[in-house]
Amino acid sequence: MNFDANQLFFTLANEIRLRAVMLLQREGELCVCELTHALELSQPMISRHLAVLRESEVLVARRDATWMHYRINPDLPDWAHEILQTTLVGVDGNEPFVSDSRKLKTMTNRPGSGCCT
Amino acid sequence: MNFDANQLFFTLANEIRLRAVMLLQREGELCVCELTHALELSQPMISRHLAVLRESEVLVARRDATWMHYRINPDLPDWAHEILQTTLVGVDGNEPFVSDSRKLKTMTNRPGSGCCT
DNA sequence: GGCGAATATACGATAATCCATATATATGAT
DNA sequence: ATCATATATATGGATTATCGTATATTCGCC
Repeated sequence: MNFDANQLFFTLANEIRLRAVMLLQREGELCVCELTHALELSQPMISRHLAVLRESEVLVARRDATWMHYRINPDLPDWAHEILQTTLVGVDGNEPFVSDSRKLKTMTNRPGSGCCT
Repeated sequence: MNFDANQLFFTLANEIRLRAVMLLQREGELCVCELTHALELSQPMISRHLAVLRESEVLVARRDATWMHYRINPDLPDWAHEILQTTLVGVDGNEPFVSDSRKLKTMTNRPGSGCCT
């Protein structure tokens, strides 16, 4: 695939996108409503940032009925996966990443266990 | 030190800054005139981007007479050093990083071997 | 087909970034 | 003190990113 470091860093240079990517790096796959809940941001805002991440090929999306599930693009080059993993180590214990994970865990009605709000 | 992933990614989100940082990660320490020569950009442009990198603490500067020598901040957290090294692997063989290294190597009058142009 | 839920996109305003050019500062030599 | 070299900063304008709000799309269900 065609993917360069410029793209990756541009994409991660936004706090919201970084938070979303870190959550996905930690959790594997999340739908838009989960990300919206965890980051406490408006749905259009989350969607637009996810679109940027999708267009730059950092994330890929999978449709399941009305839900869109996002995950880190598994076809990213190894060095990119490494950078994301190292970044996850780097933000460990820091805000707002800790709260984001906490809010996700306390979310009720997550898809897969019923429906999402 | 106080250094977070947002800072790092914001800083590296600019192609010129990324090229400068990659050259420094590879070479260890370079003066402004070497970076200006290698990246083929105006001196004020290089200086300003170096200032951004210095202010975000990605780089540190050392004065030697009239020359300013820049290098990766050795006090960066381990994860940040790792990211820079992994990025260097990621850009290996790619343009414009290859040309940047080549232009640096063919530069004459580098400080340390006389004076710099 | 019509409706509600989940998600995506469009639009206009604000703000931040980036660059070219001009100018300022700092240092060493004369 | 003056001058040349190396580097840093200031300014203004063009471009781009970001956000809130409104609207469009897509899907499952009745």
